[in-house]
Amino acid sequence: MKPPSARLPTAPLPAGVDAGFAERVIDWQRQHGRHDLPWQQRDSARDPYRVWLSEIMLQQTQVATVIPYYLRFLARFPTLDALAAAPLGDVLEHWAGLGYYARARNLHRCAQTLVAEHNGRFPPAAERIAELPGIGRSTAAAIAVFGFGERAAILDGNVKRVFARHFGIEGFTGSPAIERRLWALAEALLPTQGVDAYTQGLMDLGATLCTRGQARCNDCPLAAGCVARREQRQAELPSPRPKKNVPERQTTFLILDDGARVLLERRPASGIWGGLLAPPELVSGGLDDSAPPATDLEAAAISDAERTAASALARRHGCRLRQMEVLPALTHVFSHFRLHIRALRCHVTAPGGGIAEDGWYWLARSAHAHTAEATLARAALPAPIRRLFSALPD
DNA sequence: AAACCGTGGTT
DNA sequence: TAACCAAGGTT
Repeated sequence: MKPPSARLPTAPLPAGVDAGFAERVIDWQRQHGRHDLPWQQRDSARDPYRVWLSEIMLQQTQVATVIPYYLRFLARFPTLDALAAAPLGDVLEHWAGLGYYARARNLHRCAQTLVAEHNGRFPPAAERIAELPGIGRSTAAAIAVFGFGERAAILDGNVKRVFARHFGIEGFTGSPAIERRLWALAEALLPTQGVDAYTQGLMDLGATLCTRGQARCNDCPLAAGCVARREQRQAELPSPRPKKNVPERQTTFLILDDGARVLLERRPASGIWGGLLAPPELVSGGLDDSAPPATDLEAAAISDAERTAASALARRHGCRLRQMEVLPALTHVFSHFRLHIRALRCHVTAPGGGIAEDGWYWLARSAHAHTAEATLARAALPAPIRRLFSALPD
């Protein structure tokens, strides 16, 4: 169970804050805001399920990236009940490539919780919505506002940027101290009427005018009172995130290939790519190994240890190793480390029996497999693994 | 409190 | 090119 989200003392408006702030945002939104995104509907009250799904997908992810995922996901899981009834593996298949896979696991868990404990509906109160898995204070507010017309404040990246510039707030907007100030502002500026248009307007302002790069202040309804514009500090606010050194890591994947199919393993739920399918890793230089990579290991000749490991893996899965080759190296950049991937293709004889061990899967490389056989094309693969298979010659 | 958790767009 | 970071949340 999550701790309840912190309750704020109601802060007075900082001196100099224009009381017409919300009004300007609302007027601008109605004329110039976005009204035709796939999860928006002009007229009727919006479906909380779709609002929720879109908000989760949009966490740390740009609108243009989300749209095709949202449409595919909604077509496969049209309702909360459909999502709750689906196997997690199906959910991950439709999430694969979007990143931050805990979002998909929490989405699924949240759907099952709602069905089992809340009559299949969201509780209509932001504080209670925020108790659900994967839903924090800001996302809960967005669901409450758009789904139920409730009066609640969001604080996402767009709002942080607009506030930091408009009110000239220094410091990294992700630090706890600055976040407290921003939340207080968000609460204080919230209008009593038209909260949905106001909330959408703030996000639209941040996404279309008050962007990180070139801010289009000439079109901004808040330009008159904006500190950053007055002082020509749009490029300095919000303050950049403190720099961190990204560690380098190295791993080796063994790609057992029987000519038609490859062997994949379901990754543990915790850690990177949790719950997705990937080729087995050679443990010695694993993802969790924080040691620096051996220089040029990615292209090095195949070692005896690697041949031994591949041979044992093949035997364990009912086949024999015939030949190995080094595939082109791959480097994948995460938000918090850089991963150098060495991939070894292991040509093996077809496994006897054909039924993989629990948690292991032989997937057809070709999408044209005549049977209803599970295929690589639709598998829940991490983006770089999908790339790796795409580049695999026949 | 700081680290962890992906991927792709933008500049 | 490489930094920077996007409709953040959890541990």
